[in-house]
Amino acid sequence: MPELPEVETIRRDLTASIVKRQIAAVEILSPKTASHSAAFFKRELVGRKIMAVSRRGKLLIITLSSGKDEVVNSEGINYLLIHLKMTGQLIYLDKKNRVAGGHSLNTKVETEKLPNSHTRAYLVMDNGGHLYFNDMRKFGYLKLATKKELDALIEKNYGPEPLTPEFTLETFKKALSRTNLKIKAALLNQKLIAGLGNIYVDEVLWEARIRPERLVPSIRPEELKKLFLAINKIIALAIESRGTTFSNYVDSQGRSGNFSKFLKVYGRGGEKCPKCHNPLQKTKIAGRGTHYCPICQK
DNA sequence: GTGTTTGTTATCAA
DNA sequence: CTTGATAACAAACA
Repeated sequence: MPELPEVETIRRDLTASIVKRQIAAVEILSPKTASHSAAFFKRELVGRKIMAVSRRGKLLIITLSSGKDEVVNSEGINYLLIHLKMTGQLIYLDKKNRVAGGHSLNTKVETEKLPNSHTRAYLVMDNGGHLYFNDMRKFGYLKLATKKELDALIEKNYGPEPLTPEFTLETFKKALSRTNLKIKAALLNQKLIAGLGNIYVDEVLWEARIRPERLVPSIRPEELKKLFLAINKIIALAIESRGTTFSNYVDSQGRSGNFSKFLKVYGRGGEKCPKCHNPLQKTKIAGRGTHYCPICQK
């Protein structure tokens, strides 16, 4: 389940591996995964350069040059947007590792067998590197977009972005000020706060000692502050650890994230709370598996 | 065959 | 009109 820290890890790695490279070929293996036809993808992408890899929430944004030159034209398709949803993976193999099968890496993916049965599309770069988009459940997508479309999409769907200057205690409080949702549902809502998913919401609420079923208006200002600090702390720590692998996530080199061993509650229903040693509960809130400590969290 | 997993959106009710 | 609750999607696993 790639959330903000996992997508950020991939973004950073891809910045090193594909920025300033030219796209030599495009293959769309699963048409449903792509916003346009395979022919349109090839026509638009082949020959362009990757200018930047950025991110908004869980959305990966690849900025394209207008042609071979390092120019971003303001008209036409300027972006390749990639959303990994639940089981999406982006695996980059340079020419050497493709031939060697990636054996030198501590990899969870059998890179010598790429593309595999879950590969939905891939890009070939001018240096022989291949970027594979794998997605077992086919929820993820590749979308070509103009600047106008991207701006509208972000405006419509994404609230403040953690770890940026816009994410202050004030903007956090403001985002939550007009909702009566349960706090778990509110934190999962990308329009209120961008980037958190089921794992980090449970972790953040445990850290802030707040029960997931609490209604947002019932949360006191000092609790909101603890929650704000918990979001910043846990997201930063998870990025440092290159994300969490619970079932499916791997980084662009096919490796697991290291934050899994720091999870306090997610996936630990029935185990002891690390703080008070009473059993952790597992329930369903907002339609999602929810893990919390009934003693520590009020 | 049944239930469970989740990011996001569609659908419906209030 | 808005807000919120829930179903649906897809595919694999226990």
